[in-house]
Amino acid sequence: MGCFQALREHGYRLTPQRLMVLEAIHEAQSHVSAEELYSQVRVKYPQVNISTVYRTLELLKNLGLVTETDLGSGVLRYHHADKGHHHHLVCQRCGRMFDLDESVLDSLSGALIREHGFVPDLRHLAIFGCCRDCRG
Amino acid sequence: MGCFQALREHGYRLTPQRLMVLEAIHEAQSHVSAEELYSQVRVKYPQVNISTVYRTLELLKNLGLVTETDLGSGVLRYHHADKGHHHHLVCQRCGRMFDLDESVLDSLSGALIREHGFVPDLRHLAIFGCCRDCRG
DNA sequence: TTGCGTGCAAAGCCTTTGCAACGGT
DNA sequence: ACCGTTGCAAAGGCTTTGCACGCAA
Repeated sequence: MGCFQALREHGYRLTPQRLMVLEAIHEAQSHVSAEELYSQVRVKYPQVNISTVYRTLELLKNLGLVTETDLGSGVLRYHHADKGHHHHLVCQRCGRMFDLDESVLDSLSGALIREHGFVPDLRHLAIFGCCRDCRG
Repeated sequence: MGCFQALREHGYRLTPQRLMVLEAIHEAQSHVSAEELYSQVRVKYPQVNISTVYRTLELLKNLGLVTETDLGSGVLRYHHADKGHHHHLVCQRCGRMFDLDESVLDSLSGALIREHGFVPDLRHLAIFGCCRDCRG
């Protein structure tokens, strides 16, 4: 994984804890919380501390290796940045999350840049609402 | 204000605390946090408690009189619901917030309903990115 | 030896909750 | 008298921070 090199290039060490957090993030198919990553890492590395997970996530976030998203549940969620971005439809009734292709937002993105000079960072976008099933 | 009547209709009392929270929300030009409302109310009503502010906000939210938005700062922000909705561009560099007209998102909204059967609640939308000034 | 990275514990921050007292109706 | 509402204090959940130790460079 290129993440390892990115860490080194910035002068950070590749510790077992960091490797396992990275691994856990890559194995997770969807967005995961710090707590979930902590549980995952602890399976193979029981003495790890949750503050290390937080510190690692902060580091990876600053390096652009993971993205942090607030999906409105009171916890921040993370996923690795190199899978291509996608967005989230969050159903406020059932709580399920649906992925949304990036292209859906292309026209919005263009309009914001053109009309407001604002370059959106749509990696962080979550759209709340009500899904098909819940509308019956 | 029609809010008063809405409260009564649902069997809730119009207490000084509730009136002052409502007043503070209406006086605020932008979105405010519970803490900010608390400070504001305390000017005229020093013995008010912040838990009352939270409870009032919860109540007003459930009645649809105020909307709650998570702008990614770690605190929930509120504004009254009867001013018409607008969205927010939040600059991640300077922290400033820009309002965005509802119409900008009309095509997005349509696409989500058509292609995903998902009815978005765009009152809660905040778009992060980098504003014109910060891009220099 | 210098300082980065860690575990541990504690604090921090925002928000919610239990409880007894107060006050309207 | 009832019950909605409040203040107070405490707990709650998530995240950050201080500190000393250990280990890599």
